[in-house]
Amino acid sequence: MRYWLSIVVATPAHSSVAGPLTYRSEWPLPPGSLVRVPLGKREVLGVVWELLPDSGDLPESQSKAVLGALDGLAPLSATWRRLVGFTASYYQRSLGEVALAALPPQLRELSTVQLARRLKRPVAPSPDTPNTTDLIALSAEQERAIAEFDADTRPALLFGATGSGKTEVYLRAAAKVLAGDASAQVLVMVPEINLTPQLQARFEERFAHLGKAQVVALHSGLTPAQRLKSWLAAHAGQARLVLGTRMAIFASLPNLRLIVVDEEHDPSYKQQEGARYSARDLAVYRAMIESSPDAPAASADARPEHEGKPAGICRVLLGSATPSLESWQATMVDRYQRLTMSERIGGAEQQGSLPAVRLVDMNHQPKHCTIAPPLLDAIAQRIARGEQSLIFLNRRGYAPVLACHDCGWKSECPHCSAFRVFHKIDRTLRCHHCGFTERVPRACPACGNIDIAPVGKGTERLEEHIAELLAGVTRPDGSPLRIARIDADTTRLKGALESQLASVHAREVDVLVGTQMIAKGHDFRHITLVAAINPDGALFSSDFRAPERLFGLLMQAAGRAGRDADHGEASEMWVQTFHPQHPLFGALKKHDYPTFAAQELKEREAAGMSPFGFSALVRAEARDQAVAQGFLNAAAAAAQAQQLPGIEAVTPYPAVPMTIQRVANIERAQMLVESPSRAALQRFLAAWQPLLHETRRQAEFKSLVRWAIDVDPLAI
DNA sequence: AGCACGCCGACT
DNA sequence: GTCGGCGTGCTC
Repeated sequence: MRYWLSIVVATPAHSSVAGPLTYRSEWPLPPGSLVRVPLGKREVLGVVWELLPDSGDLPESQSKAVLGALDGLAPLSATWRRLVGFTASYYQRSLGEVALAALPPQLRELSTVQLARRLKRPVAPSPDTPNTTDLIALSAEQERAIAEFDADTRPALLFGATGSGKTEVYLRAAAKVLAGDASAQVLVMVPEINLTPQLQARFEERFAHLGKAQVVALHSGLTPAQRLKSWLAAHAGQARLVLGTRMAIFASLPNLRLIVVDEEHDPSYKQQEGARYSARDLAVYRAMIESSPDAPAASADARPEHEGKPAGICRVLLGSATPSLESWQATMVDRYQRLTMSERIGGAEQQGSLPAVRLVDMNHQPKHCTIAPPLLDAIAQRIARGEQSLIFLNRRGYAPVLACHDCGWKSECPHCSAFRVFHKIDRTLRCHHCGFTERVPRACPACGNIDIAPVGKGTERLEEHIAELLAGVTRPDGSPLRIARIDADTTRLKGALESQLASVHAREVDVLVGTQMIAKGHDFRHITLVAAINPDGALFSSDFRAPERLFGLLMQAAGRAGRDADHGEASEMWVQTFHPQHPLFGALKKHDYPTFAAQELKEREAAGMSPFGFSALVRAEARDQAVAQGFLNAAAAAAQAQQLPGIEAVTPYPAVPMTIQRVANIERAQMLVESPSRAALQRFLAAWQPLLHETRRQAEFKSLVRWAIDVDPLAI
């Protein structure tokens, strides 16, 4: 017997082979089957997408036969294929690219024999007596949040202040799902790998009764072998709880019943290369389709994988203290359910123990001072009391620029339109965009003047500066104070972050200087002062999401302070600013996210921006800026001329250079495309893509390096 | 993306 | 005379 199959393989986005390819097979492999197929001179992994009635318009002589099926593996479910199909279409990428990128890389290399060996590993039996003995009592707010969550079916947003116990709510929601159905699976997503070990430990402890093999991690920090193992466990249904970063949204989970997205506002949920998907948005979509596996969008293929399974629903639970404005708005119009937890847990004496926010008006401080005298004083007092302080500055290195005061030379990167940052520790000038590094010149390269000096301050210099300013200050036992710095430079080595955090926890450090990486997830018990040195940049940024990010960051940073109130003294969050009247700070002072969100949403609505309008960016890269812009403008003009579907409701803006115009000698341009209608924008982009390909082939754009579409971009 | 084929400079 | 540079083109 001869069958025709449409099979997706890893075809790149810009290739002419965009859709599935047609292969021959002796067996009617069901959709979702993983197969090895010949492609050119290679043998690649493919996923059967459909069983075709015939070979279509492909001459039969040109067809090739499927080499073999990975038959130890159950086919990927119709829902998984639908998720992949939606992602490819919504984010304007090829099906093959999305499908194959969603599978563990090792699966591509494994021979069928190796695979069979891996699949033979025995499964640990699972006693099903949950460990409920030492569960702490829930707060009234937690109880209510869980009860409300159980009584609804919409996507839920858990709006919970730092320290209000969101994780416990996730744990209880997961426990309930797992206990109610012996095959149910739960997916828990976190923004960064750094955060997975802590959360994984907590989930493993709580679900120890399931056996260790049933709580697995899925993120890019795993070795390829570990990743494959976790993926197979999830695919086979053995793993009951999967904890991972954004990539985990594509895990094959045959009986998924709950998706948790922790810190749902976090920008790292948006993939920044390849298919630029939002794992948070896909989580909401996936929960929807997992709840209705027989919905019409998928083709009418047989779905043996669904037979005999109870139809269940899949919930999604998003959590944040400072939700994305998109999710917040969705709760305002009752599309999402809102669950609020506003109080810190830990008993009545700690109620209202969120740190007091103190704004320092830098207009009234000595000129050019980095740390205002009152703040310095407050830090010194903390040291004297044996308490810790945390100082934020979102700029690593010693100084962002090195300059010659004689001729005006600045440490520009020869390959990028950016300054190279001065790193004093190894006497280098480093470009943070292309990596170009040189030793610091002794004299000005332009005029020979010896007097070249750092301009501005990064964390390295701030650390040094604080050490000078606090030179006379000692700890309660009379020993000299200790300052530490945590940023991408000090944590480059494996395990460095962990060991540095440990020394902070052990109170070996009095003042911790760092970038925003220390604001996330780490629970510092003895910090009673948090300070933001220079957050003003985000207030007037061209990036419309900058205020939202700043507010979230400052709230999160404030949450680092005073989790342990046994010092009696209230904790403080200090913010240095030249704009103390800015409404963002007004809301911050009151820890009032809803007011901030209302302000921002009003502005977004007036400007027709997300979540009230929809946008996409097309980026182009070329050796020559004019070529990059010319390509975008030509493609837009062609779309206009042909009156593409959807264009009546879509506004393409002229191409502009990107904020950092040149990186590694490549000129970059972008074009914004806006629409009040998501559907119209989608229709337009789908129709525009072939035109973009066609424009690319024109002789004048031969030198274009690449182009790509970013749907729902984070920054414009 | 891979991996071909294809036409011009420095080597055994 | 070949080895190999990466420019263009295809993959069911």
